[in-house]
Amino acid sequence: MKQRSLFDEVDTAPSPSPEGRPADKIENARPIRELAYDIESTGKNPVSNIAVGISFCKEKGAACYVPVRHTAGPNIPDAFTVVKPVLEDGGIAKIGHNLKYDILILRKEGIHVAGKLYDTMLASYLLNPNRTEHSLESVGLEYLHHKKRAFTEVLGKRETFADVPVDEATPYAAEDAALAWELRGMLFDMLEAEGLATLYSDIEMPLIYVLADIEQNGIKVDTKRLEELSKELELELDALQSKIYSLAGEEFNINSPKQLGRILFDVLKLKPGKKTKTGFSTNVDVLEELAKSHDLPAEILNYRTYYKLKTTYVDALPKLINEQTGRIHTSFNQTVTATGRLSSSDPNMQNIPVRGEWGTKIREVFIAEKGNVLVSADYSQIELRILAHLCGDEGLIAAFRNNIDIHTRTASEIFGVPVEEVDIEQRRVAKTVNFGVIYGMSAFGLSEALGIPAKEASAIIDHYFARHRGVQDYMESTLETARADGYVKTLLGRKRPIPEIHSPNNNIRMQAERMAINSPVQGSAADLIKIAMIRIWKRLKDSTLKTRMILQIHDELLFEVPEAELDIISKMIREEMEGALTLSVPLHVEVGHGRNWSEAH
DNA sequence: GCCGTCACG
DNA sequence: ACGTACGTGACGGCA
Repeated sequence: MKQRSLFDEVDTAPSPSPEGRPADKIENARPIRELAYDIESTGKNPVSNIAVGISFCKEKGAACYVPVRHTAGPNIPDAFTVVKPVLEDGGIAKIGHNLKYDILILRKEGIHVAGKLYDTMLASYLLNPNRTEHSLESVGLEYLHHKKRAFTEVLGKRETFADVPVDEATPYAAEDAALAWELRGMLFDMLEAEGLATLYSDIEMPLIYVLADIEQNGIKVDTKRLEELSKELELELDALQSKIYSLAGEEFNINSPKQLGRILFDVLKLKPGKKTKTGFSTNVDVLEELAKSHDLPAEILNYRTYYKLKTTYVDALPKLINEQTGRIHTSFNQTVTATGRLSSSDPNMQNIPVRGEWGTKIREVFIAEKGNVLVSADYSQIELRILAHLCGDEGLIAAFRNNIDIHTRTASEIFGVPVEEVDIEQRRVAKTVNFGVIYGMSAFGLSEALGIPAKEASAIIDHYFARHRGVQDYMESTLETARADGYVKTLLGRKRPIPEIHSPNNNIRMQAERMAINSPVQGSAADLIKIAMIRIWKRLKDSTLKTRMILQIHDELLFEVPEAELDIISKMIREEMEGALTLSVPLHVEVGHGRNWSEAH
């Protein structure tokens, strides 16, 4: 593959600074990512003075930047002094790959990036959200056939990037920016052609700033309480371990599904159920079934629950508390999910336990700063409301317009009883059915979820669709669209290609069909909350309010709110979330507050 | 590095 | 006859 020289077309040489000072005295070129790497790994900024080679195009109102290091000298302007006004100029657009990252690093250096952002990582994501790899290296290779020089290659045997001679470091540093610059031209044309430009500029681009703020804000945790919980769990686990060894008649590694399988199915001769690729399954469904015939499985389940809580949450969270802020700063990834949702990592703040006694205990450790409260606002039944809007089913729409409990109503339809006579068991079944609809349920899937024969599940599904022709028709037309176009779309035109929709393999094809059904619903809900986040963020920016947005959990937003702002903020949040989109059904948001996340919920 | 498991929406 | 709910991330075990 012919390597294209980016540097033929793109001026990456340090250009004159806005003040007209020549920047050609820069030494020890150094890209921002390696700078950031040093800051992260050593915990301190190893660079006292940084010059920036920057090439920008006034006609296009765009800037492409390459921060580089220089050795401080009397006649060399401080690099940040040079670049700061450019990066902070809202009239100059910024081009880069994963700009949220750069924005956050620059903020640590006191530079507050403003203006329009051309993020080529986000462009790549919108063009194909099924892609798992959106690194600059991968995207550059895909679209420009340009093989980026590997960092390790440049580094060689040297310790840090600062040790790399300037002659080698400069082109490497420039390559990052040059590549993003070139990609921008191609990818943003493609966004236009694909009808994704508005989604980018109205949603994903402004969201970069919102997410940067959320990450920077972080959330406060009660570390003392976490230590207490850890000890409590330690005791529980010790007791359970002894009990398990005694029930098993020998010691073994409880955390090993393989060893557990030997105990359950060979030693105790219990009846195996489902199989996995590697052996018999020991998952919760299997163990619950086995619990009917032996005491051990239930204790294994208890052990697993506590072990999970301890290792994944109670013991892991304190390690991720930032020393400077004393808070946990998660990462919100904007380019991971195939549907348009965000994801959260390091730590994942979107899967913090909520159910049961221990869910409460763990959520109680997420607290508000003194004088503040946490405010939680979550969309009620958002995916079903979106489904109602997308499919136009009259019954579903009427239910939401009349503020009727949707699961009770579905139960009434399925079981043919008046709404007033629906019992809790029927409502539970209906709730599962409603979830099933969104997931593209099969009779088998529903029967597994409900623990009923497939025949009964099949009858329930038939009943449901007989009463919800709008839903049924929508499902069929969605599949037809997927087959014809090769992709499905959300309310805002976000696309997800479904290439397997034509697979000759039944299982693969049916899985693709479920994706096609679910993605517009899940993805539209993601579109909606992103709009709400941007609206709320703007309202906060335009005010003198001190409220901070701190988390998004798919259908919920969490805020840290000064007590004095509680009433006005609660009202504002509801207004912006409920009004984010106007659908054929009303949107309902539940707002709560408290000293901790559990109380707020 | 993959697998099974399980936490969340 | 086969294998099935949609979307994630983190953990420990094991090769």
